[in-house]
Amino acid sequence: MSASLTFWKPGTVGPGSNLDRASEVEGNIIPYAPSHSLLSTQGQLPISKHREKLLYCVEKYGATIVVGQTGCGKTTQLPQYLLQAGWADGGHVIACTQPRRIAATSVAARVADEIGVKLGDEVGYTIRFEDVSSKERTRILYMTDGMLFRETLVDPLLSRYSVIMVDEAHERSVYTDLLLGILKKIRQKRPSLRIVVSSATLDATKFLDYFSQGGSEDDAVIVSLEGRMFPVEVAYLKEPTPDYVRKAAQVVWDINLQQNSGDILVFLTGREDIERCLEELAHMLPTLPPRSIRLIPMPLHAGLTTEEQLQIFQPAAPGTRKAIISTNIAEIRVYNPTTALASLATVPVSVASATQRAGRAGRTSPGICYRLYPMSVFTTLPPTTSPEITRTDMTTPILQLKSLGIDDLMKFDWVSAPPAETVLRALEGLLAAGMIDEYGRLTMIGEQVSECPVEVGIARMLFYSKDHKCGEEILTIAAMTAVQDVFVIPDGAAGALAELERRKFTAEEGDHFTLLNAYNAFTRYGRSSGWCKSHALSFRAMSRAVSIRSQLKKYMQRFNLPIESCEGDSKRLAKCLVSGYWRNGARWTADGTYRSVRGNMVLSVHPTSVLFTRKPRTGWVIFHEMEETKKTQYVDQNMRVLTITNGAFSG
DNA sequence: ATGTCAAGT
Repeated sequence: MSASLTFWKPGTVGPGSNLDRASEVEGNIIPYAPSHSLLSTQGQLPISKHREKLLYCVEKYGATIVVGQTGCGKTTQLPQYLLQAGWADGGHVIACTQPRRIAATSVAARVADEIGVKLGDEVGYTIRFEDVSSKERTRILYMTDGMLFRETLVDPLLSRYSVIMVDEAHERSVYTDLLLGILKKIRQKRPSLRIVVSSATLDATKFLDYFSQGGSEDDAVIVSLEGRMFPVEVAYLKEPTPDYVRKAAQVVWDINLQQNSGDILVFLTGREDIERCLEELAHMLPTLPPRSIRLIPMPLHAGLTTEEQLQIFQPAAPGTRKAIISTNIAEIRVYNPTTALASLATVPVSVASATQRAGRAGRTSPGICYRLYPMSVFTTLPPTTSPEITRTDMTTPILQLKSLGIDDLMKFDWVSAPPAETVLRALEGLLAAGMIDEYGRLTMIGEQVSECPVEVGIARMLFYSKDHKCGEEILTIAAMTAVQDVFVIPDGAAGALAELERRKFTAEEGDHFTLLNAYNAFTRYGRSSGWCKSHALSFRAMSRAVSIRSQLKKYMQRFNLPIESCEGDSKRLAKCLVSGYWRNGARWTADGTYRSVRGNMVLSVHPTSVLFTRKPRTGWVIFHEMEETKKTQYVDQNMRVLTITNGAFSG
């Protein structure tokens, strides 16, 4: 059924003119997969053929590694098979963890629907701030992996679970890795626990080796489910492109002109590229020939509201075609343990995720994948993306591991170990903060802080608010620092107006006080979204801050920390802030930059900080975080940009 | 005189 693909003949306008085909095909033009198949998990479920094999393996092996494409049905079906096979008998629970909240909730809803039960009864989900499950009735529980990891602090053997399925393990999020490490340990003490590790890529042997190591032959097995259902043709550029965003727009345009049906899904590295790609397409749209399919470009990234994100699932109207311009994780956070500096780096896609993405075009019909680089580049790509645990700050996770009784971190059986320097840096920080003693043992405050779902410094600040009698305000500041993008400042003329609104909250003392003002005003004016809109605030961010604040308040009450107001005494508040940020001090210099107290690094204030246009009265500031940015139009390349607040280093 | 962003508790 395939095709001579006329648009690829030399000399024609379009992707064909500069594309190399990976495979020759014959017949008519291959139709594109409709968008629901690109983005959702509907369609046939090849997993059903493997039902008996899977159940046999879970029964016999401690860890079953399941390899199958996203959408093959493992996430929704396997827990149901386990339920039918009796794994939830005797009050036991089958857990399925996801790296993202949206996945945990949407999958739970679908499975409840399939079984025909009310969500929250036999089938439920648990994510932060939302527990839609029943302690007595829930048999299949979907949850974020971070949530289950946290549960180990309360129940170290996770005794209510009979089977734990760690889904999307190939993504290697920090919590997935930590959870796998803990699960292996739990199995030594509780061999009846069964582990299912689900991976969409072939690097699953890594998990097999991990769970086989140090055990008997019955410890781990791989079950491979059927691969992609329809052929996906892969096309490459003949020459590398100097501007891949523009190229992406051109290819989208050419596909629209030359293909009769189906939607288009594009992966770019970040929000900025998405905006630019949409602009390019907007310029081209008026030149669309009459009677051709109407192209509807749609952005997709985490900065959108949930409603906006859900819109992409709506089928395109007749005569139209969606082009979804989406982010991926090509832009990853890297962390330098020597300088404790995090920055965002654009890295090449890995072979594993490029393969997985191509598979998305073949869910319900044959499809085509256009790679915007030459085939020769593909062979040089790294096989997989490095696990997050190898490139992130580990202070909080290590405190949590300590709390679980895992003291010797060098000997901990990591799936992938964090760099030794990262571990040392974390231990050093915990020691300085008084969370561990010189022997590496948890202190009393360390034990309590390990339970708090905020960064160590922020938690420390909450505990010290008792001494400064300002728990009320510190609670708010702690919650506000945990949400991002509080102020909404658009580009252009609207931005200038928004800037004026923001100034109404601005406090001379710095960003933390400004955030406090914004929060207090938000609650004073009835927590309305309309009020936020007219005051340049994000209603979503503010509402989240309210949730986080009430959660943190419960922790403070549990630890008998008083929630008193400082009654407008900003000095007291500033002193308390320093107790959390005492390691993040910087000194003003005459050229307008700062020098960090630790490391004497050159720092610049981020333009979103209220201190961007101010000189600190005392010459000293504390700051929330420092991060290396891409924009280096500063005096020299070593300049750091940071979010900063004027603290109380007056001394 | 100027602006990083995938995800989680």
